[in-house]
Amino acid sequence: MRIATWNVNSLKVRLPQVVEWLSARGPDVLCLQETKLEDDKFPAAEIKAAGYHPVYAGQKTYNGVAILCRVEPTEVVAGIPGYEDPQKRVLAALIGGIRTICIYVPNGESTVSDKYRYKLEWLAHLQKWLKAELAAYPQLAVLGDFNIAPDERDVHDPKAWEGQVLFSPPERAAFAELLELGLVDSFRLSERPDKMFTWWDYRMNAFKRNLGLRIDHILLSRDLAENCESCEIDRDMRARERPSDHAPVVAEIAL
DNA sequence: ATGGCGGCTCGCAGCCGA
Repeated sequence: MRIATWNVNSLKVRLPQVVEWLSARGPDVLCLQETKLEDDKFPAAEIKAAGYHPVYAGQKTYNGVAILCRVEPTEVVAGIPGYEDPQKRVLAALIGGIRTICIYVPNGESTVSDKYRYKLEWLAHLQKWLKAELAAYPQLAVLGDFNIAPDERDVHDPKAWEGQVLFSPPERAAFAELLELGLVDSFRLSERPDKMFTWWDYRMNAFKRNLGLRIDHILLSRDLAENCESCEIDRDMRARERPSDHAPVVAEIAL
């Protein structure tokens, strides 16, 4: 079972790259964030033609999530149940026995912003919901753009980022709470070279200088983590013409 | 040095992202 996540920063712009990537990598599941498309604009025909069933929850201009899968998903839920939020950031589905949860965590803007308080509140609701989901589904994966770099290894310049949004102690504590639920950061299951990132700013030649952050993650329940064979970042897509600022992340699970 | 780039919109300037 190959599962993946990719913040595409506009599915309208990135659709050709997504279709090509599906063909090249053949994942069983691909979670997308920042589709920026209302549901009636979603390119369902193109995704089906590529051999995938799409489910999606989108809005105009901002946010928007989708799950593309080889088999028809069931038990599809959009949003965090019990938490009213007009922003389309969460989509869950049952795929081949695996509870698959696609998330796009709020950015937060800065630690003094109202958006930062929203981010922390949102993460608290996510944590509470995932606790219940884990109790119901032992095989569970959370994939997406978490907008949190969990520790120093995930930041190109930890001193410069200290206390900044995406790397602040409260955000990192919220991430740690997800791990305390029993979720495992699949990327850290094995030894890694230094400076492995999933996002690079469009500006300042950040990608070529590898000035990035690791903020896109695949978290696995213990049942799945025990069978996780690999987790890799596909930097090649960030090196393309007109790329998303995020690279895909792919995990392989022996099932 | 608060910019830089890229995508979006009841667009041509201003927002948001991270």
